[in-house]
Amino acid sequence: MRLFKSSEYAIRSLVYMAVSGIEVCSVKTLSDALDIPYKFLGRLMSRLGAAGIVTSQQGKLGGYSITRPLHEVHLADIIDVVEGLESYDRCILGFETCDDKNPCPLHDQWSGHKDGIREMIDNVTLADLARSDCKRI
Amino acid sequence: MRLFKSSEYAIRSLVYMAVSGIEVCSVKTLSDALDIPYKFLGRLMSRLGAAGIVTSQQGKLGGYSITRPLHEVHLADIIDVVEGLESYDRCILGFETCDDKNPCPLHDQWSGHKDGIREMIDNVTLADLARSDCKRI
DNA sequence: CTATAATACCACCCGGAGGTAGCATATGCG
DNA sequence: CGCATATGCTACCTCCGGGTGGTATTATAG
Ligand code: SF4
Ligand code: SF4
Repeated sequence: MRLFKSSEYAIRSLVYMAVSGIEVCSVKTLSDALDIPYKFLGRLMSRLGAAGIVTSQQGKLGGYSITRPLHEVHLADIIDVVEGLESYDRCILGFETCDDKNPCPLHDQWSGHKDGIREMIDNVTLADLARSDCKRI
Repeated sequence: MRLFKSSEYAIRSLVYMAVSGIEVCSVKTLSDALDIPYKFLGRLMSRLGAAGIVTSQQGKLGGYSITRPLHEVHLADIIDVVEGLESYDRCILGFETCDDKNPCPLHDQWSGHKDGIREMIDNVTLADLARSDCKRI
């Protein structure tokens, strides 16, 4: 019932970049501000760059910047890059094939929550998170 | 967003014992019927026995039986024994200390789902699952 | 040219989940 | 009794997420 640490790091980093207003943000800055291991975050941001979520700029004063407008970056986009969306499509008892006619014993109680969570990560964007003006990132 | 394999195994085994009507069910029977590794399930059932969920009987014709009435065995009881409930109390971004006055950026969108899931595993019992009369276990 | 910062490798380490093998122990039944 | 069945327990294995360290390359601002 939790995101991978990598997904947490990715979301927190992107929210920080969004609310801090820093256009080009170095990994060092993010690592210090959010207390995330530098090398680990470096690899993670590189992957986000390869996926097109962020754009990298090398050299002095270089760093990462968010490619698209904030309201176009959905949570599902980030999670998909970092850990994949399999666990959000698959279900609580882990059956591979799953049809409503032959459900698992938990279907009635679970499928509502599953759909709600999936809808949440599909719809919530970085703009929503940045708007929530909480100090804790 | 998924149970541990061990929790899946435990829930499926208990549901099988509930719907099959077998009073004393051997690990071999469960392992064959549900396609769960024999030795692995043996250890798991042993843990459920130590926790009081099931009662064991050794020797020929031995096996496990569910200790309490079905409507008194909640999903949360099983999950607590197998994988613990930490991930259902903690939250999506993994912050240790968490108060409503200083929430994380996802609080508004997430806490509803979290509470709903927690309520589900607290309230749903084996009796509910056995009643759902689905063939797939 | 120099300092800074990303990029690309590498080789490890740790802990936990999932799974396997072997042996000891208890017990019903012929 | 003696054997087959079934639990109980310890040790070991693999895989993966998370994390550290190093080294070298490329790009860029000043
Ligand atoms: S809860 Fe429903 S959708 Fe999920 S695995 Fe079970 S039957 Fe399929
Ligand atoms: S979503 Fe709410 S309850 Fe969960 S960690 Fe964030 S602030 Fe805490």
